Amino acid sequence: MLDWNDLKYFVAVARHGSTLAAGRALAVDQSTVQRRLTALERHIGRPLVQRHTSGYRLTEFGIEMLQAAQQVEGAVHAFEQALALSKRNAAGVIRLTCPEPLVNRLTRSGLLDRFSAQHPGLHVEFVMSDKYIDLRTGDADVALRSGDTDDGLLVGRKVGDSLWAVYASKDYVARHGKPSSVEELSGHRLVAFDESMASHRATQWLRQVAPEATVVARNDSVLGVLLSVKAGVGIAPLPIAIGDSEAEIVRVLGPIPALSRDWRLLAMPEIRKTARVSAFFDFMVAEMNALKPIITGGLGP
Amino acid sequence: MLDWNDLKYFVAVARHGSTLAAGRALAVDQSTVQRRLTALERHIGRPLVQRHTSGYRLTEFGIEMLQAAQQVEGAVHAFEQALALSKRNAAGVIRLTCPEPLVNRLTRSGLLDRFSAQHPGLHVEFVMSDKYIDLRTGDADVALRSGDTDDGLLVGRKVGDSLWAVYASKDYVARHGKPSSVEELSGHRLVAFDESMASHRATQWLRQVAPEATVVARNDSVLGVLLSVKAGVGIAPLPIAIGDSEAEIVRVLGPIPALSRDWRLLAMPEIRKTARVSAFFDFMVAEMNALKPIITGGLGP
DNA sequence: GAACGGGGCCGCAATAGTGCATAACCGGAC
DNA sequence: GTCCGGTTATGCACTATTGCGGCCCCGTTC
Repeated sequence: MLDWNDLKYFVAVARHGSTLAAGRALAVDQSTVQRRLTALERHIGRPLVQRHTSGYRLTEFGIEMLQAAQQVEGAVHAFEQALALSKRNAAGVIRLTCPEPLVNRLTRSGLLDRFSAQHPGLHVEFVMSDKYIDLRTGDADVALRSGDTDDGLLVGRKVGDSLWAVYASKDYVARHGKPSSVEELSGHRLVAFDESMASHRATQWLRQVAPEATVVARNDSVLGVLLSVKAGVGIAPLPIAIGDSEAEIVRVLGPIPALSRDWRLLAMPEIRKTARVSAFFDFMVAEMNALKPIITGGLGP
Repeated sequence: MLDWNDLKYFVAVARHGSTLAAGRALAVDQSTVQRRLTALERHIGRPLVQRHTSGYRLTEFGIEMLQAAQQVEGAVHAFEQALALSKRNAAGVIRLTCPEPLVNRLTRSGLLDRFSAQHPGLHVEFVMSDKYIDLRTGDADVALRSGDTDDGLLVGRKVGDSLWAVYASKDYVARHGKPSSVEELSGHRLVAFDESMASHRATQWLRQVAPEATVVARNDSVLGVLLSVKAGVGIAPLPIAIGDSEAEIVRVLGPIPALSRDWRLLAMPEIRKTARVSAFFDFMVAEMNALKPIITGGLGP
C-alpha cells in the first residue's frame, strides 16, 4: 500500500533539490528523507530521481509524477486550512489583515474592545501586512484594504476613503522648493516603491505623470517611503491619513484624485456568511461613524 | 506535523462506519485504525467521531473535515492512476475496454497478434465490461463502444455500425407467433434491461414504442438478455452481430433504424496523443477492412 | 437467558522507522 | 594541492508503530 507520507518527502526533495535541504524544510533528518524516497521508488519500481553527489535531480519520470504529487500536497494544505478555519470559528477568532498604521489606530481607538464587549466570546486578531495576503489561503478571514483589490472573488463594503497627496519634508522644501503642479514633479527628487509594488496605483501614477523624474530611493512599503520622505531624501505620494499626522512633512500637492480609492472591508463569500465574521461586519457597519475617521485619518495634527 | 496517512484512516472510518470494517478495507488491524484515528484527533485537538459501541459516527466537525480529507484521497488516487498510466506507457501496454463478445471475436481474428507483430514491444490488454468504464479514471486507455457515449471529453473515430433487431427463439415463435410490425410488440412478452441500464437506447426505445408490453424478465447485460431470449422466455432487441450468429433464435423484426449507432474507438485526448495509443489507432484505421466485419458481426451463421 | 457476532480498547512482543554519528564523494576556492 | 561546504549513504542504538490475542460491551437471535 502506498505510504501517503512518502509523497510529502518526494515533493520536498523536488522542491529543495537535495535530501538535506528537504529534511531541513520538513524538520526531519536527512537520512529519513533519503530512506523514505528510496522506499517510494522501490514501491513504484522505477527511479524518480537521479542520485548525484551534488544533490538529487528529478528523472523525466519524476517530473511527470511530481505534478500529481503536488496535487496531493495542495489537497493536504487545503485540509489544514479548513482545520485552522474551523478552529477560529469555534474559538470565536476573527483574523483581520490590514496595513500596520491601521493596526495602531484601530487598537488605540478602542473600537475592537467595544466589539468584544458587545460580542462576548468573539475577538479580533491582526495579521499585519502591507502586502495583500491572499484570503483564499485561509491565513486571514477579513481584509481591510484600499486600492484595486477586487478580483471578483471577494465580497465587501466601503468603510472609508483613501486620499493621497504628495508630501515633502520641511527641510526638503526649504532646499528645493515645492512643485506647484503635477507637471513640475518631473524636476524633483522622488521616493518610489520598488518592483514588488509595481502594480500599486502610486507606482503607475508616477510612471505616467513623471516618467523623467529622478528616483532617489525605492522602498517596498508605505512606511519605508514615509521614513525616506521624513529624512528629506525626496518627495513622494502618501496617504493623507498618514502624511497629515506627521509633523515633519507637509503636503506639497493637494489630494490627487487619480490616487483616491475606497477603503473596503473584504472577505471570501463563504467566510462572510459565518456567524463570527457576519457579526464583525455588522458591528463595523453600525459603527461606521466611529470607524471612518480612524481609517480616513486624523484630519491634520 | 500532520501525518498524511492518518487522513486515509479517517476517510476509511467515515466510509465504512467502524474501525473494524475500515481495517478490513485497508488490510490493517482494527487496532491500528483505532489508534491512528485517535492520534489524528489528538493532533487536531477536537473529536472527529463519536465513539459508539456499535461503531463510530462522525461528529458535525468530522463531517466538515471529511470533505477536505476526501479531496486528499482523490488526489492520491489520481497519483496512483498517473503511476499506472506511466507504467503502461513504459511497458507498451494498451488497455482496451469493450463488451465481452468483442473480446472473443477480436482475439480469434488474430488482428491483435498482427498488431503486436507489427509493433514489437506493444500489446493489448482487455478490460472486459458491458458497462462503460470511465476512461477518466485511467483504468483503461481505449474504449471500443457503440451508443450514445460521447460526453464531449473523448476523441475517437467510427470503426463500424451497430445494428439492432428484435429476436425470438424458434420455440417462442412457434408458441406465440412473431410480431409483424413494431406496433405489435405491445402484445408480446419482452425481455428488457434493468434499472442499471435505464439510459440504454434499447431501454428507452422499448418504453417509447411498447409501453404497455409485459416485461417478463430483466437483466443487466446484453448477454443476460440473450440467454433469456434463447431460453424462449420472451423476445428482445439485440445486436445483429450477436443475434444472427445464434442458431436457436431468429430475427422477428428487421434492423431497427432507431437503434442503430456507430461503433467507435474512443480515448481521452491526452491519452490519444501518447505514442502507444496513437500507434494502436493508426493500426486499427489501416486495418479497417478486416476490423469492420469483426465488429459489425458475422453476417449470419 | 444463553449463545453469537460485530464492535471497541488495551497489553505485549516483534518490527519498522527515526535520529545521530560518520564515512565517502565531489566541485570550487585559495 | 588542499581544504571546505554541501551532499549521499549506511551502521547503530533508540523509539514508535504495528499486529495479535485477549477481554469487555451490547444488540440480536434462537
